[in-house]
Amino acid sequence: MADIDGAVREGRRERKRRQTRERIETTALKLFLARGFDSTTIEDITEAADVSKRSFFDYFPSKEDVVAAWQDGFAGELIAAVAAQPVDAPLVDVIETAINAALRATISDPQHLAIAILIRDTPALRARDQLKYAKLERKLTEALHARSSGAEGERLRLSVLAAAVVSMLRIGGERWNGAQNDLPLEEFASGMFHELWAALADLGVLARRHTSAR
Amino acid sequence: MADIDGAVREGRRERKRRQTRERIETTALKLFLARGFDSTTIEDITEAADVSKRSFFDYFPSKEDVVAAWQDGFAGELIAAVAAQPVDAPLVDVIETAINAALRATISDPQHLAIAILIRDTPALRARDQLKYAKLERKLTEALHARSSGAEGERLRLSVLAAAVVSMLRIGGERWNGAQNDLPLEEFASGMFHELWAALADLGVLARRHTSAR
DNA sequence: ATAAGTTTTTGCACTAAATGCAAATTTATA
DNA sequence: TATAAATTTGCATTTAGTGCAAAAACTTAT
Repeated sequence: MADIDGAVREGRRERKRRQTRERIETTALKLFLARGFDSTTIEDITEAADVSKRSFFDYFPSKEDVVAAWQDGFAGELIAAVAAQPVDAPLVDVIETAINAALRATISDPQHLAIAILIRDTPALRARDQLKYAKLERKLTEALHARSSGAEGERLRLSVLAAAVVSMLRIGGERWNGAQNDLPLEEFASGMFHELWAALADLGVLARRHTSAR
Repeated sequence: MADIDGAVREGRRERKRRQTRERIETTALKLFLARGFDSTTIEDITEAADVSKRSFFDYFPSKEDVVAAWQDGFAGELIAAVAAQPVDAPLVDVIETAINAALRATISDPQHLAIAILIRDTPALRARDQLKYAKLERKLTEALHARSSGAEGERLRLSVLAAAVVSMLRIGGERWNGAQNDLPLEEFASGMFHELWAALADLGVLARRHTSAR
């Protein structure tokens, strides 16, 4: 059952497990969008996906986690895009490029908008959505750190940078969803980044002024 | 039932309600610390606090919220400390002073350490703990915004600043809990702030370099 | 003080999430 | 084909959380 290069091919067992997981996820999302999150019971999901109710919990620890798993896509794209860049590229460019790539990948999913609305209108999912940002911040820090010298003073700097970026993402998301948008996403993002770097430059001045004034 | 200055005095009803709430909260925390969060049922709490099980939900929407309510103390202290400062004080000083005040208030609670450990060791509470940071970030942004000119470009800048500060708080918390600390909190915090302002100053340079290089 | 109105508390029934466990089924391996 | 390992299922159980209506406590005006 080993491949030519020694890797283990996906056997029937793995394949079925993956398929079942996907079936549960897509079925659940479809039902959530159709009837709402709270009004969809786990039994509804398992019945529609043709597995036992008990099996649901072999794949997802809770109903919310189905949506969270879907949301993790963005973070995955992001860290991949960070890792894909030349090691000598400037930090700021790396981030802007990576975020743009992740955004493109995310909005290419046709379900994206509907799920965003579902989350916005479902308290239990909104709470979970906040966690997504926290996780994203951690992962981005991690990805940036993997590229860097590994010096220990670096850590805080990268965390702060990641926090600033994620903060911009959050605000950008609100603005994007809030007002109706005439701009294409690329331009909108570009504008947000412009604001972000300006804000950081500005804060840098404040910080330096404070440090030297003593 | 009106006070001399027109304010309404706390009647028996309000007082009892407040007392009941406090009784539930302190009882719950005591039980959580004694038996653990998961092993304490809501019925355990209500029985010990001598109210009906149903009444618990008149005061807290869920078990987790009891701990969250306790945690909100820090945010409350923080925004009060921000608001208490002279309007012309430099932004960076306002933040450093306010955080220090809030930290002092928090660690003066003798339960603080035990609850921090409880949260760290309880998955359901850890998730909630992340939300605390998100909420803190929002509130800090809000408090800073209330002091500022109100210009609209300001918003992102203050959000980014708040995000940076909260990021430092998170890392500071980890470092503080992780390694055993010889330093007193004040000095530790001062060191963290020093790192934070240095990091911001640094990132400011990167941002400016990026913006001008086009 | 009492009556009338309002808020709070309680009891009860009920839904649904989540977990534990052991039996049954399916897949992999020798 | 036998045996071992992983997966799925069914069943029982606990507990969180909600809805609703009756009872109790409190407030206010007469």
